[in-house]
Amino acid sequence: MRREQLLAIAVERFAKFGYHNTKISDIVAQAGVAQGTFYWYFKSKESIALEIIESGKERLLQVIRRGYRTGTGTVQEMVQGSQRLLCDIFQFADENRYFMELLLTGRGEDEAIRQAFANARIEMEEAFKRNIERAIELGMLPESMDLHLRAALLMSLIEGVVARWLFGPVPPSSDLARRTPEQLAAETVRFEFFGLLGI
Amino acid sequence: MRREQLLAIAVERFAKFGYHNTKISDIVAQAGVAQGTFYWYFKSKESIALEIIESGKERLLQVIRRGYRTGTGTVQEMVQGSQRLLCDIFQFADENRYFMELLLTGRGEDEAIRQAFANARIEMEEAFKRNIERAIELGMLPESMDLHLRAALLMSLIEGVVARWLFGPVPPSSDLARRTPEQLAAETVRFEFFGLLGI
Amino acid sequence: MRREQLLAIAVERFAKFGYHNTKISDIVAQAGVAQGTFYWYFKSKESIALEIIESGKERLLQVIRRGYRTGTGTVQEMVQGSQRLLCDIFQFADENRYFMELLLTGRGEDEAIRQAFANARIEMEEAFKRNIERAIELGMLPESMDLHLRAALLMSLIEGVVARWLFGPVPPSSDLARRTPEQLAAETVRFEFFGLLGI
Amino acid sequence: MRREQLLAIAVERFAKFGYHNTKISDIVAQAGVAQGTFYWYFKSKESIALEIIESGKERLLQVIRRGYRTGTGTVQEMVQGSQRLLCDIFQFADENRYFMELLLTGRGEDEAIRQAFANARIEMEEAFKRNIERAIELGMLPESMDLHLRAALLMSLIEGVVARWLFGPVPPSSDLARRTPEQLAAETVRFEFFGLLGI
DNA sequence: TATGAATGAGCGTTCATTCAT
DNA sequence: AATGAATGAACGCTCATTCAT
Repeated sequence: MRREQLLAIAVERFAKFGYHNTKISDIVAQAGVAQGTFYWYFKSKESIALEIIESGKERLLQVIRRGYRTGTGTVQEMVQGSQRLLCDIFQFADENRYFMELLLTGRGEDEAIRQAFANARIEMEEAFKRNIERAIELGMLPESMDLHLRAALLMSLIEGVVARWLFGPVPPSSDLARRTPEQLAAETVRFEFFGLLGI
Repeated sequence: MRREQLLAIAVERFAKFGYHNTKISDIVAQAGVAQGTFYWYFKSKESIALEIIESGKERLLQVIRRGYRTGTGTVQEMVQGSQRLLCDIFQFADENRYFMELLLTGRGEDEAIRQAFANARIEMEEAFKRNIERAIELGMLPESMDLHLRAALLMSLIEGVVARWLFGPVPPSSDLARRTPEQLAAETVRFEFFGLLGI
Repeated sequence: MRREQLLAIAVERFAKFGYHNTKISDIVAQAGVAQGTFYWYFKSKESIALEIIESGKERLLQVIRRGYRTGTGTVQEMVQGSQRLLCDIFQFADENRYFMELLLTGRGEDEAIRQAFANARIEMEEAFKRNIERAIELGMLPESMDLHLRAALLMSLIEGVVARWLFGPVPPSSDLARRTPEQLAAETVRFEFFGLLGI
Repeated sequence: MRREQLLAIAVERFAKFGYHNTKISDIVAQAGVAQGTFYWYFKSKESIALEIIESGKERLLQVIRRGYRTGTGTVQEMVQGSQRLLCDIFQFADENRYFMELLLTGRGEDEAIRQAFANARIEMEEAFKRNIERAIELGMLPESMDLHLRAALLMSLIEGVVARWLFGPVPPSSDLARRTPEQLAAETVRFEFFGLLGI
């Protein structure tokens, strides 16, 4: 209980204010416990950050690994599968927005933490790459483009959309923030498959 | 001279190690001057960071504002124009990689600095939005998709590609880092206009 | 049982690592009990240290007070008596090496503990003084040297020898550590009575 | 100046109260400077302690290395030489009493510091061993006793005498503290060469 | 007897900033 | 323009001790 409470407060503050601007004293004050209590549950400030990243990464990877979940191979099905996957990811992001904020914007921290973040994003990208690979095997996607690049572009799209949707910065006139996960997935997947020129 | 030297060292270290992990004492040591000298040229650590962001932003916006640089309105020309623009951006990124690293990964800093970063990215996105708007007016792009979202997706693509291309993290097997700006622009623009399904 | 176990662990760790470098949490961890249990048996960290010193001092004083154990007064007997006493002390030191280490090297601690150590050593020295006094009365030793100084020199000899024999530091080439208590006593007593010039 | 001032305060407090009971805040308060000033001159608390030990050790070794300073080889000269050496050492101890107190009683500290102390004492003992060796070569001392042990006994004598003379603990009735270095040297050397039985 | 979570004062250290020169 | 010694608030962390169970 206490442990979970401290974890939750830490994710939130790390995401909102950054790692270095989050003091242990802030965390324990918000939890209403003494400074020492933190160190009963966690070895150090770094270790709690690492734990947050690791566990969030695992949960997010589970979502991605479900893949396109489509049987036969029409483009139609491919698009639907991708849309469902994106929707799942957006939902996860919505439910774990502090973690996602950390993951997508968390840089400039200590070396070990940078590493953990970089690692989490690499693993995500590779999970996507495997999905695309499988889609190519099933004949659902053409082989014409470099696999790595495709995965990179896909990740970029998702990272950018999630970041803008949930944490800004968005241009003042944008109503991106008001989209539902479903809407967002539909629009993103349209761009993903058909590009700026649309259908 | 001294001023520029200090600025250059600061961008580099902010980008490499992050704002909080860069001490004034590191900067002056690398420049070979005394601690106090820093404060003759800059008001504070924050102010040098702000200056770096502001000036980098202006230079980058100039690149973007040149726009698609196309006269008539065939799709062919649209694609070529976009490719040229992306290529310019990638070249700028390559020549200003410390600034770009800062811009794309610099988060978790003090509030004023976050704001400056957020602002820079919003202005970039709006510059893109104006480009797209003009392309729609010229009939080069369909009106079918939300303007804001299109700009957001485009920015996401660019940010993601530049970040992976220049600073990693990239999956170990990826050869993204070895692309020339031209190659990268060609591949990105293909995705931009035609999506995952290709031509 | 528990009490004795905790005492034994404490002497060992105090001797090995010093008072301040021994945490209550180390002691209880090694004993396999909870932190709070310590405070059921001892009032505080200081009190367990004091108890260790006090009880060790009493046992050591018993050994010293047995004295030279000689009846008549030949020099021969005097030497033998002294040798036996030293041997007893060395054996005690060997069997209580953690306590001896504490006694001989334990400094830099809190005031009350310093006091207890100082006290123990003073009492030891006075026990020796009484032995020498009795030897003088019996005509076994000349009166020519200051009594206090003789006791001090004797104590110094014993402290130094025991410290080097059991806990080092010894110069690398020295084989002091391999002596038996008997050998050590013989050699020390020779120096004690006849000095560097030997017989 | 500041550096020397801080060093002097540190030796004194380390000797009087022990390493762990000396806070940086105590040192700087006594020097009348801010906490941070300490770190302008020294890397850490440990490093100042190490520097104190190292420099004191060197100065003391210089005294010991002057050796017996005797030419020909009568016992008389040997005794006189030894007495002069002891006298020098006692004078050094008197003039550097805080350092000597540290050296003779400083234990229970952090590992690096323990090591430095142990090392200093080993080097001292070896300096004495070389002196004895030379005396044997010159035929001034019999070969009958183990060299290492003789050096150890000599060191023990000196350590014990200095410790009692300058910092106690001494039995209340002892007037040891009032001896001059010369007196102390004379009495110690008598014991050193002729033992408890005197001449 | 025994537990172990909780406490909180206090420590060593860092570093942006100031200022007399 | 430049120095570099000095500042001091603030941080992460430690650990002897307490106390409800």
